[in-house]
Amino acid sequence: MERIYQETAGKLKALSDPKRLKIVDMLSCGEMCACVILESFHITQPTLSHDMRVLLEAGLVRDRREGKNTYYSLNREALDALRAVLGQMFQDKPDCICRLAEQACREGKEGEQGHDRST
Amino acid sequence: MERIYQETAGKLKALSDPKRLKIVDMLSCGEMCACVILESFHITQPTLSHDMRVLLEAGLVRDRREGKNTYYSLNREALDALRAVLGQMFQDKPDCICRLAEQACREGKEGEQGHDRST
DNA sequence: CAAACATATTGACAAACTTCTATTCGACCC
DNA sequence: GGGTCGAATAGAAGTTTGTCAATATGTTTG
Repeated sequence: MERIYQETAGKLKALSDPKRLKIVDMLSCGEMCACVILESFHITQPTLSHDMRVLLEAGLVRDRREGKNTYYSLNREALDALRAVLGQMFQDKPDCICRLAEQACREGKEGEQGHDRST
Repeated sequence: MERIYQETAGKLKALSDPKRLKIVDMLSCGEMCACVILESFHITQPTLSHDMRVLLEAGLVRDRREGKNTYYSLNREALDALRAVLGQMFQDKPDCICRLAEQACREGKEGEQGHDRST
């Protein structure tokens, strides 16, 4: 139940950098060589390599070696799934976590024991 | 042009924490008192206060004082807008930034000058 | 094989983030 | 007014992140 927050937060963290967001945008219409991506930024090659690794480890992009070059592309399923999860979290819904919390709170006011204090 | 990455990344960063993501989920069906939110976590009150401020400053939630209590609620427009921006960035589109980059790259191969090296 | 090239890895350092304790602020109640 | 309660702020410690220079790895080419 809590794992979804952990995983989703991890993916959002990978995207929470203007550079990486722009990279995703650049990849959105097809795969691209690292060297081309690099030319769009004022960063060194190791920095780009690090950023690509962050996106890879979050599962948001894929890589493909071809000779000397590395080509990156979006993992569209993962990105769409991420957006779907966010939609779920932002929207009202009958089994919302908040109702459980409110219920626990009411029970707490009466009995004062056993809240679900999971992180 | 680059500002959208900066702003979007900032909002994603606010959401890139499991706690804050869970808080947004909790608020998704209505406003909630800080004291109730606090009961759902193993954190101190100042920590929650800090997290709520992060969400507030990102423009993702609103606050309302009522006597001693503070009630928080989602800024649904901002959250929906965020999701829409992500949709744009994840999807293919004819005026995609990647095409501009590729074009700049091709021109560079021929003339070797004047790339758009904006961050 | 040696040189050149595209990436990845390592190590270092500063900036930013997370979380806590202690304290302050504001509102309510006797 | 003094005490209490909920929340915000300040300050500090520990952790993580972003970035670079230097170096290593792997691939192609002469």
